[in-house]
Amino acid sequence: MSIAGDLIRGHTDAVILARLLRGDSYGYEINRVISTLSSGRFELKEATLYTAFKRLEEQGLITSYWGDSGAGARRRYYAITPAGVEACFRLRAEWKETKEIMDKLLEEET
Amino acid sequence: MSIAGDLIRGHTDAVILARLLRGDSYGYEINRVISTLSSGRFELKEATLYTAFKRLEEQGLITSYWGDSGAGARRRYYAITPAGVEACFRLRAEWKETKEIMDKLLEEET
DNA sequence: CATAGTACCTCGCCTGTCAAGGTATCTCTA
DNA sequence: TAGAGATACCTTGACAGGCGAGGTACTATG
Repeated sequence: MSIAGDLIRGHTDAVILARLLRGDSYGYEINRVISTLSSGRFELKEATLYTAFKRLEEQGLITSYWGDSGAGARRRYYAITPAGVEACFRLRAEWKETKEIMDKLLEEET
Repeated sequence: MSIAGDLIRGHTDAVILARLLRGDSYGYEINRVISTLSSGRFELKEATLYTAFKRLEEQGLITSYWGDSGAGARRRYYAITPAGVEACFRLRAEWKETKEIMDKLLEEET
């Protein structure tokens, strides 16, 4: 079973920011890591990913720079900004709350 | 703090079906119960709610009938169908999985 | 008679996801 | 040396769900 788009929606930014919290990275790699960590069940499509990067950069939550990789295609690296760190913590807290509420609304009893 | 639209997205159907699992009900009441259970933090807007009812009925997951309330405005009651019960269980399982994956992707370490 | 509460419904905008398509570079193999 | 496959990036347009705004209709209360 893999996670459908509408379940992903609203969590994409949080997941990307959480990744960048561990250090700069680039699109292709972020996608691979997310896919690996979730055993392939949470898969960001490329279009979604790059749309998200653009959005996050416009909001000042991340910045980007071209890395020179001696070999292979060029990479655009992303770094999280202080505002991004804050946003990440906020989104994490929101996620925690969403979880609690949803558990209550979906629970078997009541 | 209340739950933003994009976090709600994808969960609306599950929440409504979970409510109807406990017995027939009508829009206004379902909304109130959801709001109460979540302490006002998960709030379905009316437009969202009625759109969802329509969608769920078209998919055969719920049926509706006019209830005659002697007093006050007329109410349209909704009942969950066998297919709806199945869908509800499936969505509940999906939610459980989403939770696990998200926790992994957002966790502090790693 | 006006106001507030109950209860329903629709239209049109906005936003995020994604299928499809494209570009460029490097490595490996036939 | 040609071709395939992996790496790596990006854009466009369609689509779907949430929701603001607006509307209808009935009852109770002051």
